Amino acid sequence: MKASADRAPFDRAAFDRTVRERLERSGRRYTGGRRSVVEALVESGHPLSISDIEKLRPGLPRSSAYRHLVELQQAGIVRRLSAEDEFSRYELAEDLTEHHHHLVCVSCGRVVDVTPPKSFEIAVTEVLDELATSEGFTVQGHRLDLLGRCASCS
Amino acid sequence: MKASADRAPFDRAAFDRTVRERLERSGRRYTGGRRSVVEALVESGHPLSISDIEKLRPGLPRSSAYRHLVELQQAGIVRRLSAEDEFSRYELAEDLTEHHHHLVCVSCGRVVDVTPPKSFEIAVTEVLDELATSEGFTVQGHRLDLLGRCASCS
DNA sequence: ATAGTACTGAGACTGAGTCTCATTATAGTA
DNA sequence: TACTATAATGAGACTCAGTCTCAGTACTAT
Repeated sequence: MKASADRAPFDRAAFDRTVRERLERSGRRYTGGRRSVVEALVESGHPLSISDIEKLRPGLPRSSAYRHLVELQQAGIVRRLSAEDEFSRYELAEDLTEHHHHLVCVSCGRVVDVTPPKSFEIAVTEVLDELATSEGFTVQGHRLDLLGRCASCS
Repeated sequence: MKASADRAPFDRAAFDRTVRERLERSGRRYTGGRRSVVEALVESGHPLSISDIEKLRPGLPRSSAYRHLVELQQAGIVRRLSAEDEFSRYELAEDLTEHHHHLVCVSCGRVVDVTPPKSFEIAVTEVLDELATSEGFTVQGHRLDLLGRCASCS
């Protein structure tokens, strides 16, 4: 049940290559600004709000940060998720990290990653795919968030 | 697997009583404006965005609608959820309806309810509670959304 | 070098959501 | 029925996360 039990060590060079490839495939360069945003996400290891990113990258203008986040989403490198508060959070795309879910603190909005066992995911996926297709939906993925209070807000 | 297989018929009077009680417990009256919002949610049976509510209740001013939604949330009658787009959706609180999850269309933002079998929920809850408590979280509930494309956006 | 194109920062702009305030409705009391 | 205190409401100003525009800068290729 430990999140990192059998995770491969993080290969920075391979990661960089993938990011560059995806950007170039969408007609973009892997520039300093974009790298700055991506690395902030890698370093923190948590979904970040725009103000988190501003704190981690004080030099980067707000408009550039937002623009990069949009571009990175379009290139399939970043995805946006929504907490209980009004602020969007951004994290690395699912296939660049381990598949995981979120603990969302309803009090402070903090989001923490957790990884359930593989067998759990398989069971979930089976049941849900069936439900969705019966409604005419084509499933691309799922998100499973636990809402509650984090240790410091309890 | 059918969503409504063993659901009790909707008892409007009992529902109204509960809503009134919860409002009064939070020091509020069950007035026309609040009723209007609650009934829009009941009638549609789906999570609604603010513009959905405006369409269903053309006379109701925007500021009143928002105010009522906040009050109804505080009274535990409504909860806010977030789709993939920038618009919040509002639905009746979990315990006023059947426990359910969402199919979220990543293209048009539409949200549809689905209800997995009870056994599924139990299995999910067990695994997740364990994960959360190991991180110091106190779990209050979970949300499980399927992301994909609805029939009309495929 | 030069041209064409992508990238960037600065700041104006948009619009969902909030707040304020003056007015209106309601409940309670006599 | 009149009176008072309190809650509810509509109108519109305001806030601020997120988007858009534009002029200037950096790449890339030839």
